[in-house]
Amino acid sequence: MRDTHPRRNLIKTQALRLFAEHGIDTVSVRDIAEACDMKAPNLYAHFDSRDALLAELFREGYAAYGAILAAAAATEGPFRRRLEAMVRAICRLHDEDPIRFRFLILTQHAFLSTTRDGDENPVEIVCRIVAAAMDTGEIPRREPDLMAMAVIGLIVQPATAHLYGRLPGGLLPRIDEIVAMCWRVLT
Amino acid sequence: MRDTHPRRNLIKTQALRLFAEHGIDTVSVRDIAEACDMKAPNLYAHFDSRDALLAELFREGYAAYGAILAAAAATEGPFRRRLEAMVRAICRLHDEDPIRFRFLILTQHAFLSTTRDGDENPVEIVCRIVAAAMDTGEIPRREPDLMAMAVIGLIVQPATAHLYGRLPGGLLPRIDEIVAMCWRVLT
DNA sequence: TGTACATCAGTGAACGCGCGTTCACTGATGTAC
DNA sequence: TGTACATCAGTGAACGCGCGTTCACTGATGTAC
Repeated sequence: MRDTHPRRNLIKTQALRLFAEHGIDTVSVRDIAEACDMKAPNLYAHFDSRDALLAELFREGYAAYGAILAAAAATEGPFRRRLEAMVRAICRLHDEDPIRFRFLILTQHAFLSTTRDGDENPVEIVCRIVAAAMDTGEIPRREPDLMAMAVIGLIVQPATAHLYGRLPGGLLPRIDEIVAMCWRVLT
Repeated sequence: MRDTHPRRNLIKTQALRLFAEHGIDTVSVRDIAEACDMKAPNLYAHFDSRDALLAELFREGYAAYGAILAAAAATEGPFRRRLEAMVRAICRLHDEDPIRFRFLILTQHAFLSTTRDGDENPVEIVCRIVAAAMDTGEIPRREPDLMAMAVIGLIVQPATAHLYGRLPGGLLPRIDEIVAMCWRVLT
């Protein structure tokens, strides 16, 4: 697959990394430009503004999260297998792309109130899957949104802890345990 | 109890509120001063710098969190009762002081890497309690830190969701369910 | 009681700084004839 | 092959702005005699 916008993508990669490493508000357009071996004004040949770049990074990251989750949620078979596929996919995402995860963690509070709650919204997807499993009787009927948040918390909190040096080794070696925890909470 | 520093505390209250409502980096010292019906320079009669004010707010909020948790963790009786007391205390804190919770949520990533992991550290407290319950055989032996993060996630994620308009009514009406979830995860 | 002085919360004006952004310009590369 | 022109990523210099912070000053209140 040809990279049709190599410079544009370079900027996005470096900006994502800098934002994740140093925080959103401490990284200037000059910092981003320098990391790309260019000068600040040239960024404006590729993006309308700093905010536009930031928003695009968040939207893409959040959508990628949703897409991966949606794909896993489409797994055939009983709910337990779907749950396992979803947890596995998310844990892999965290371990393989911690920069993107950290970026999303840092930006979420600035964007979440703004974000359209579309079908690709990861939170929405989990809510839907959990509610569906209650409808089919595969798990006991409880408040679906609370259960969905619980499952998300069971993954996001350990992932965050890993970012801060706890849980050395990341999530992947703990996948079976995490799936088991989700299952215990839901049943 | 006499308020020995009424002006200083006014500044802290308003700053906490503004930071929580609008985000840390979008609130200027002039904004804070205005909310206190004073001018910016006067803030420096009470605090060394904007950063010092911010750091004090974080440190106090985080310590208050830890203190409440430590008090609940000292509850007599079996682990199940201690767990319930802790969950109840934290849920009450969230519902009664959502501003402080939102402030901590927003600032954590800027401060957590810096914070000393002292005994009052809330995360540390949960880790210790969980590990102790495994030692006494009250819950099955698993990786203590992972289990502690799971319990924290089961509370923090619903609390965060509530901030963004999900889970209307807050955590208090859901306390029994949340305690039950924690118990299911741990046993 | 009146007067002189000390205290101290608060302020107006100004500071230097780094920010996001604009714009006229450069200089290398490709294309037409 | 040489020449004229078009294209376009990239830049130097500058912009206005809002920021955190400083400092000399004010003006009300309390205290000593």
